[in-house]
Amino acid sequence: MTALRHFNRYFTRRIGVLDDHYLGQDRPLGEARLLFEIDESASGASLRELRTRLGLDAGYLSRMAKALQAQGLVRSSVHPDDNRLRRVELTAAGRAEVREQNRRAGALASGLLEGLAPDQRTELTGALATAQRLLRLAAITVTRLPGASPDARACLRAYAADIDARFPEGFDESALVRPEEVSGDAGDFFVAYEENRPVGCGALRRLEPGVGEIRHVWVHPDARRLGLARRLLAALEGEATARGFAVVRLDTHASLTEAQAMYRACGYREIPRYDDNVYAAHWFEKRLA
Amino acid sequence: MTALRHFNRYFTRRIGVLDDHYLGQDRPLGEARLLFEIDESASGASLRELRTRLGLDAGYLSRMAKALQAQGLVRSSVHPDDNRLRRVELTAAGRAEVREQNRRAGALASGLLEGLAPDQRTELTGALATAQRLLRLAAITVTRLPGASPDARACLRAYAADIDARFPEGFDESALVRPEEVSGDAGDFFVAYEENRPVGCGALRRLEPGVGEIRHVWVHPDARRLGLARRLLAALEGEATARGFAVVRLDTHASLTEAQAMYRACGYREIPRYDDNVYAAHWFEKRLA
DNA sequence: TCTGTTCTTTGACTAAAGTCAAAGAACTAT
DNA sequence: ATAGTTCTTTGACTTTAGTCAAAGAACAGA
Repeated sequence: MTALRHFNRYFTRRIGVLDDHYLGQDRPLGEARLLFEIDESASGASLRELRTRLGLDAGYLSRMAKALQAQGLVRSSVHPDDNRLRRVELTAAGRAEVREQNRRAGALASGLLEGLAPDQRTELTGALATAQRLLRLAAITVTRLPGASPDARACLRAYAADIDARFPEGFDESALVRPEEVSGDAGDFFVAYEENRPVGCGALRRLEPGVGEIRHVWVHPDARRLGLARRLLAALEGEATARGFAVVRLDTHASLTEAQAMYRACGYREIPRYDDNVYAAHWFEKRLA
Repeated sequence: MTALRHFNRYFTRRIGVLDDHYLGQDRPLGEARLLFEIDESASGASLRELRTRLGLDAGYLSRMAKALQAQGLVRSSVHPDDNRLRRVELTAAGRAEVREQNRRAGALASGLLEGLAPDQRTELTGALATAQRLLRLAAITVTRLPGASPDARACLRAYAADIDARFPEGFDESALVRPEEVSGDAGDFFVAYEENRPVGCGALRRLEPGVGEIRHVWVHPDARRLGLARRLLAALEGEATARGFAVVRLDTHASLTEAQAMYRACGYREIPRYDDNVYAAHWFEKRLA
């Protein structure tokens, strides 16, 4: 993949370095990055979170946080849930500093693009968005998890809350698969991770001999429009094939029209009702190769 | 231009940083970058060139070069043209080192894209190429220069050598505009710079009252397919308008079919012969707004 | 209540990155 | 020939970035 390398070389030299130096004008880069990272998590972040997110040494981070505090940009307190954890959040001055740096970065960016015609800028924006979308998708890994694992259950809860808000009649969590239905011989559960954070899931369970059912394919709002649902579907279908299922089925709610379109695009065809799921309005089936 | 900033944040965090750490595994980053930069300019670069290209302090660079030399990766000599300048070039070991780092970077890049389907990789490659092309174009500035300035003459010489190799009958430099034809009242000369290096040119001269002639629009091979010729043309036409010309004309050689297509696309229409240029086979004209 | 673990802070380091100024050699322009 | 400029080298710094280990406070589970 030389295109990525060439782009990387060019981009970091042209934009990255410039940007870093510009932003870090009056503040070491490490501190600037930390400041931004604290800003990201609006209501304050624990040092522990920041440490893993930025991949820093504990001692190093502790000192940087102290320095930011000394500059009045950050305020810290013990975490309400766990007195070992230290929670830091931006002060008003800290927020102003982040705003100012954002303003500068914006000015720099528009300066860099001055020479382009409006349609060229649009083209550039589109290309960058496409590249970012695909790079994000490439960074997401899909792994099989026991149905009872905390991340699996957390995904299902998030899924339930999501569709409860979306379905006019709401959604009752009792309609979710039980952990034992998607563990071991009975089925499987897959979770998608983006930088160690669960951003999607999908379940497969045996419906009857030779027939699997796919359920609860869900993607976190932050990770939509990347093509992740298709990846999850592919993983589930691969597992179904490995288990010797000739056919997979699934159902969807009447309101999930995008999902229906995706299933059709992925080779599913609509079939008559095969279950008594009160939330379902459409039933699909796909014959596996 | 927030798209660029968002992309930059994401990209440097995901790829840039990773890459840097990976490449700089057994060698400080500064040295690794210097090594690459020396490799870029195949036949050796002067310290002065490297200093401006990398934006480093003279003392710092001097020491790094010494360190690379001590490691046997680089060999240095005084510059043949100027005994103050020091020229450095890679040794065989240095070239091997660059190759090895490239190999590693390549492995890293393909690892990063493992999760993507082949068509998604193609899409990513295309998006990155588009983005890079537009970013390069945005970084190029077109400035007016006296016709006799060294950069202007250097561009014309490069242009002459270029078409001498391309025209079946060759090209004689005496057919170039003379400096006084494109200076002051008589005309203008524009040079395009990419990172302080001339990468294109174009001349405008008065042909007869109310009529200007555009000549010698040329783009360095390294900067082709970016849309730079159009930029140069736009600059020349803008100047023609400012000078009160109602019409601009130009001629082209029979073999330059791409150039002819570009002129047509930019609003030029073919007209009968208007000069006795022995190299010309097509004549064009554009009425300015 | 005891034990082991997690999280943060501190001290004591090292290596890399970068700055500044002085000085000598080589060039350029007058 | 002279004066001013350019380029590199060297010495003497400072700041950033990062590592490692010890220690204390707080927590989790038996």
